[in-house]
Amino acid sequence: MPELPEVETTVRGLKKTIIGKTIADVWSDLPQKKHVRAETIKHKPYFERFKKAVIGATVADVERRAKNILIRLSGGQTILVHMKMTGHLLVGRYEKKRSGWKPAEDGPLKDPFNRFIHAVFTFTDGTHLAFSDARKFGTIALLEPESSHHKTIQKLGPEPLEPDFDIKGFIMRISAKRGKKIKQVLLDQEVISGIGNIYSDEILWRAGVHPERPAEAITISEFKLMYDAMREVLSKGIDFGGDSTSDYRNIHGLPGAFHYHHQAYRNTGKPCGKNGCKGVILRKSIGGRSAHYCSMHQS
DNA sequence: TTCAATGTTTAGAC
DNA sequence: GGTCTAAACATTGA
Repeated sequence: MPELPEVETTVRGLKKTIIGKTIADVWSDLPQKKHVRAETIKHKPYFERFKKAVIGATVADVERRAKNILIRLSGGQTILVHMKMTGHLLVGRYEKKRSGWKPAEDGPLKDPFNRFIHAVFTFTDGTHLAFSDARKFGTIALLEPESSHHKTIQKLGPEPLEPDFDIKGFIMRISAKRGKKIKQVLLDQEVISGIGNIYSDEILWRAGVHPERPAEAITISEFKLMYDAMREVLSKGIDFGGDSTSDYRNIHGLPGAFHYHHQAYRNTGKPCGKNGCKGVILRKSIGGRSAHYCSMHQS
């Protein structure tokens, strides 16, 4: 769920709500495991340093890079949030109870999917930025000003919606992955960043390309269809406020609506319906991910 | 009740 | 180094 359009929806919401706010405190109950990567707040000593560094800082800006949320602070540091599979950020007023953080007011924040609060930033104005993450896969880390080349960010491929990323670059980067299935290439964040399982299925359905087609066997006209489909599908995802097939919510705790417009993803067994296509949607595991595609028009 | 499946990323095995 | 699998964890639905 949190793929490019969902992360973009969250970032746009944060830009409107937390810029200018000053961090007063940070709380988290994410599991503190010994073997966990030492550069996220799941590492106790790191979390203590993290708190010291961000308390007192003011949010200067919020940006998105691929599926990463970058909260730029007044001191030059950046808080990096990755929502992974089930994470989402919520802005509102919370109260700390014995059982955890609860919304202080009635409303969408009380939606059952928003109840897994595992990190909370308290601002000096009394509002909160809460991180809800049922499966606790999400990560929060601090990037120091000089570490702008953080390794997870550094290796990412181009942004698919950037005007500079033209069809020439699109073809070149995908073609370089000869021998690999196109579905897996689209999911490779080092080729193009921000596309996940849902949107890759939708892109291939729209372009009429079978998910297992080898990268080198795609024709120029198909590349054109895929490039346009990529931009249209991702833009549509943003326009609908993201996809809430599962538990993605925007910063107000409300679901997006893109999942009402899936043509392939999770439509297994349903008729394809593309321009009167008589095919049916099939599901198959490709590279450990579930792929959904039409039995007839994707070849 | 039990088991399979679930958006992402990455560490580890070969 | 590539390439594949499993794991991080919790919930839902068959």
